[in-house]
Amino acid sequence: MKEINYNDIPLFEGIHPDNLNKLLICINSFKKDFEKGETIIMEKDKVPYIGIVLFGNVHLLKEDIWGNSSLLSYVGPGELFGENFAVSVEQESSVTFVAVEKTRVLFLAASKIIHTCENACSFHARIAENMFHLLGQKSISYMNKLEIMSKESIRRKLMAYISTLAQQQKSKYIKAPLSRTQLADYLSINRSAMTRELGKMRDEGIIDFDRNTFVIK
Amino acid sequence: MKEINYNDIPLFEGIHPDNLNKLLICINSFKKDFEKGETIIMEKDKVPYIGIVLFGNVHLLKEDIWGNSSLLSYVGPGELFGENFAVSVEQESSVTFVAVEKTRVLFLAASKIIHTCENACSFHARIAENMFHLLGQKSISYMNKLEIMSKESIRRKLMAYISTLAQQQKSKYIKAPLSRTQLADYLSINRSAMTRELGKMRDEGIIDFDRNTFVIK
DNA sequence: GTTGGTTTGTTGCAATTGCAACAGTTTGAT
DNA sequence: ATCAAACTGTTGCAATTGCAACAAACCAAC
Repeated sequence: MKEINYNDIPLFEGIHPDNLNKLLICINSFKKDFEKGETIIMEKDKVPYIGIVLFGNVHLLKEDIWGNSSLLSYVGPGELFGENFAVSVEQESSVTFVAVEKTRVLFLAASKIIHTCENACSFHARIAENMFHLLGQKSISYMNKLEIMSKESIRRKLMAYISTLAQQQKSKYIKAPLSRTQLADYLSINRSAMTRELGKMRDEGIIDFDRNTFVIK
Repeated sequence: MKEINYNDIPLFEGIHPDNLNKLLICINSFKKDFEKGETIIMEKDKVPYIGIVLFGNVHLLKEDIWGNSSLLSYVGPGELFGENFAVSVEQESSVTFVAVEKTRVLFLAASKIIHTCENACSFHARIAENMFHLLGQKSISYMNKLEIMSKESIRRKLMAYISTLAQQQKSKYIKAPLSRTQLADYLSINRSAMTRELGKMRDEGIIDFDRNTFVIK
């Protein structure tokens, strides 16, 4: 597995590669590897660090008292996770973060980002600004999922989800980053009912799909 | 209607009242009143300003192409709205903000908060820090709603929602800030099915309620 | 290649939920 | 005080969805 190029990490946008090493030391960063299925952060854990996925994938899970676990969100290379807990006053996680495959994470001390640096390094202001942007975007992406989840039927949830993917990816061929089981989990719908509905939608000529690739017609 | 005390606005926490006036001018703030039902920000509008509710209430609505409108979130006195759009790079709103009653809003220029002040006023750092906290919290509150929405039945959605309220309010008597119709809208469930389920839950002795006040037993 | 475990597709049946229509209640404006 | 409009509760019926159980396909490890 290969790490994402640091220039392609949105949090570091606008920061010259030459300064990046200095910055990474300044904000107490460190890397850690996780095996497939390993828990990165447990519910109730304190989260003083922001995580950036360098390679692999992370799922945010929430388990309720009846043992039903649901997939709230997923995070891929270059993206942040745990930021919202790390920048809050109460830094206790309300969800569990799990590596769904072999994953490498870069951790950064949140306090070093939200408080202005003692040395007042110039790139510090830039990373704080980037952080604002990303926090806003993360909120918006949750609103987006709320919109999907508020659809009244399985069909409309699927359409809303696939449409969102289509917007992100440019191609006519939309590749879902989740397996069927995971997708059902993500949309909080019954897996077999979902398969049934997907079949109907294909029969009616609304969509087509092969494995994890979808096409809207 | 009376405005919330500025000392009770989380964004201004830790800022001495004497400095507040100076700050409010520095960050280009202005007030605006809205009548009941009036739209504050429309979908697709640019959102360069962060809104703070001084009195009244604001609902975040999302309408889809079939005309189904759903209530994503609500914002009361002292709370922010539009921050996530305002601090993002692309500042276009994806939802509509509506005053549900007579409402006064204090608007602040987001750019003045996320960029460090030219005058480098000391309280500027503090408001930026507060902003980080609040952005994190907002994200967490959306995750919270996602958790509620991912429940598989009306009953569990209601229980999850009422439990959330119970955590916020300390009292045994939980007052819902939404009417029945609004609540059904907020949880994306059928209103009459919700009423039916609430009745069943009362019959079974799980909860009790009178109008908008609930008690979990 | 073989094997065991996981994922996916299929289908009948039961249960929940949405829908529609209507009656009773509350609210707000004049 | 009166009236209209919006909100809330009720109920029968239809439709969607969840559930369970099983078969088929796929994957990974040896």
